[in-house]
Amino acid sequence: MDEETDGIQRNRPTARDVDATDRKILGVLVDDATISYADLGDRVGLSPPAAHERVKRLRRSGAIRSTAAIIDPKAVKKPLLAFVHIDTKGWGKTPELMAVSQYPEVEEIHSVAGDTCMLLKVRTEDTRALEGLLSRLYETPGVTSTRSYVVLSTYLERPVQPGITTEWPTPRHMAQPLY
Amino acid sequence: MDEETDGIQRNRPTARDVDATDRKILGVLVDDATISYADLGDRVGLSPPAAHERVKRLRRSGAIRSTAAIIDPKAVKKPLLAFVHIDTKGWGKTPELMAVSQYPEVEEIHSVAGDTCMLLKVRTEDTRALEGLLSRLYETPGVTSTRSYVVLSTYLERPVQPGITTEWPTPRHMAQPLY
DNA sequence: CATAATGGCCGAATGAAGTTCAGCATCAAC
DNA sequence: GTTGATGCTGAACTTCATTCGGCCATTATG
Repeated sequence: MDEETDGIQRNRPTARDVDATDRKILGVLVDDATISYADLGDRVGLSPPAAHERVKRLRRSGAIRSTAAIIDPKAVKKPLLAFVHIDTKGWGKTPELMAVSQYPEVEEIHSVAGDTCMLLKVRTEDTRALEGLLSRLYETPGVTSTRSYVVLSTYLERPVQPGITTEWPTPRHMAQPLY
Repeated sequence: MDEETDGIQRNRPTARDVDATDRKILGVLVDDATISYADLGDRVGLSPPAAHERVKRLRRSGAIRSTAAIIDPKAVKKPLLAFVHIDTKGWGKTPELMAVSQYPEVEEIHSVAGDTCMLLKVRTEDTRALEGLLSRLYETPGVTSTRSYVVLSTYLERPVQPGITTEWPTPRHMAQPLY
């Protein structure tokens, strides 16, 4: 049996979804990926080769996208963080807006639902550089308006957590959501 | 001479700011921190021990905050990304709002300038779980209103880039900014 | 100018870790 | 029960991280 029961299943990587041990491993590696397989095995109750095997599988399957150095923004002269909401004519990927991804200041580009179209997360050296970036956004064809939010201070900033989703019990008298 | 020319200089880590070679190293490690020091040295034109020494210094100085596994949100059952703007009575760190950082769905908490106070980045399994999280935010003391933006699709998402800030030439006829 | 001190790099050696492999246990399917 | 697949362990081997002595360039100092 090589197919999922699901039926529709595109580019399945190496099958099998993450179990409790995998989540433990991810939890450790999110905190510190420089740990040795021996220590990782101790943390999750596995021998070094077994831990290694699971990490390899998590990489192959794409659960671990990459192992990266997390840089202090201040160290690379980008202490100023801002979010930018952009209204555009039409949704989705426009070549002009994607061009701004060439700038190292732009970290995220999302298409959002709400009263705005696109949302950007950017980091700059100072307000002057942010002004320049916003100016380029204003001049981008298709952009009708922008609103920017400068971050005063950041209280939490961390990568994707492997922890399970918090349960939210549904009251009995409430209808179950359809999907 | 042990002090900076700057004068005011708090908790200086190991001195010396990042040079061009350091930025190259950071650029490589942001892409892939599993690289060996031998290969890293080849990429930046250094011997393995020299590359090792610089990486150690970048860690000590805090330029490299950590080395972490980047997890695919879908792999840990959090495919839904949303941003939440919150209006509160007063700014800054409130214990109640900080309590939500216990939830693994909450990835970022920022205090922002603009017509809103706090900005959150959250990931949930589905709209149902997002509803639960928003409900908890509504019930948080001090929160007067919230606006949430569900991300339809993400076009760019990457960590802090070591690339230099893009230059934005000031026209001659314009006044120079005061700061 | 001469000298000493500092910081950074290289090459070699050592130790520790990553990586592979054969064998075994467990479980599901037949 | 038998077969096949999956995952684990312990030992082996290989690669890499890490340390050290020495060299060179730069910079402070007499």
